[in-house]
Amino acid sequence: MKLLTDRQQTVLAFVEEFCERQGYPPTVREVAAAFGIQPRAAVDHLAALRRKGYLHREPGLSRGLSLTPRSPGAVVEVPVLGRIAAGQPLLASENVEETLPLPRSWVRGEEVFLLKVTGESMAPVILPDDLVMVRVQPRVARGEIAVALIDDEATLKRVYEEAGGLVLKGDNPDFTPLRFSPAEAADVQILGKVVGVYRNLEGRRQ
Amino acid sequence: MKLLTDRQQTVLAFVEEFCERQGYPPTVREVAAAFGIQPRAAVDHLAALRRKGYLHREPGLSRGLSLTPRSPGAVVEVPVLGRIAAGQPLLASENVEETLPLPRSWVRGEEVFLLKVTGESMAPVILPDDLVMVRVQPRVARGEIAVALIDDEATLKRVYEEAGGLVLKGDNPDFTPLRFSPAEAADVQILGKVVGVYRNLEGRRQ
DNA sequence: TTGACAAGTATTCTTTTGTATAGTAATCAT
DNA sequence: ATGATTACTATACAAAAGAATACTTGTCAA
Repeated sequence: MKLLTDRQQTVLAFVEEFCERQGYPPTVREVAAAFGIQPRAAVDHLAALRRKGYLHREPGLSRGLSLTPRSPGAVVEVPVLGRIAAGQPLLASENVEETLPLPRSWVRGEEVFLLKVTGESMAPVILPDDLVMVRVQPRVARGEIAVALIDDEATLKRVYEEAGGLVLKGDNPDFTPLRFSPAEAADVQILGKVVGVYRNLEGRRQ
Repeated sequence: MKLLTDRQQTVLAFVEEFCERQGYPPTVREVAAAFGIQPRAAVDHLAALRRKGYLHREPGLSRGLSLTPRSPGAVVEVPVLGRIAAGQPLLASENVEETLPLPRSWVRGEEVFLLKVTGESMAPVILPDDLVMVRVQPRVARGEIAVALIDDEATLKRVYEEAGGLVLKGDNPDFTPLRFSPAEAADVQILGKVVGVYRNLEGRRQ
């Protein structure tokens, strides 16, 4: 992003504060009035801010400007799934226990959910009580961690699709890999890819 | 807050989604167009939503409506610290690169910050590029992971205070523990305790 | 010294937009 | 059965707001 002049900086600050306080963006005339200048001059400032990438304007629309999302502010409500009821839509309200507001930059993808980890099979990368962020997708690359639905139970495993069938392997050597023949593999449904882990370290024997 | 009718609920959902996507609220006419109804009818809906407390309208102003924040205070802006400049207050703006909105339930404590991990010394629990959440406190229990400031550099280590001095030990066996005599220990400052880890698993060789 | 950019004034024009009037029809509780 | 609320149509109007034209002044870099 290009650098702003002092004047442009104060105009941007005004727009940001206005949005924050009013819940809607200012009009060209409100910007002008705030600085005691003519509407035309305010248009120039907004055009400069747009040109430099700090906001977006919808031509012709009143208050049709939106700030380009800076780091703070934008949160996405991500559903936390408990027991996954197979058969029905994954993100149906029956599955959703609660939602957590997470920064948009952490949420990679359209359909995303959080899952509370129960087993030890992915230790030490993923431990019980961790929250994993899962992006819904029907297939994952070889060796990536996925949420698989086997017999109505969601499990975290690394996925290896091979000629001989499907292998689901945990990182924990205490767990033996699950092998499925091509015929059996139909019973295994990949729900999505694990794209993030959050671990609360407090109140945990470390 | 009073209950909404089905129709009012869908209108509110539209307004919320519009604000989310556009960055500015819709006009009365845009609401009307979205439902194929006349502007007057949209006015009625917005009036109902206002009356029931779901939004605020500024009479006469185009796009002069703002949603009443539904879950107020659900998120806390947590500062992300880059290089830590010793000597000055920890959360001074010089240190803060950006802030991230995190759910309040994750933020345990008053003074909390996030730190991007650089070294491998805490592997495999904490890896480079992880974000750790640190609660500011001058002392930690034996064996807990802390952020220590040694020679103006922030490092993550498990802390063992012993009669013979202070020991800072990483989980990674490739790193030799740092030992400080009681005299030397004065140069080591505990900034806080690591209370959480967030790891983005995407775009990372797993 | 010339052109690009910033930061303005003054005025005008045209859309966009909120709101009003005057109705209709259905539901629901008193 | 009556008023209150919901949910609309159709048309109209005045204010709000964006954008345009035509300028001026100052700074800065090539």
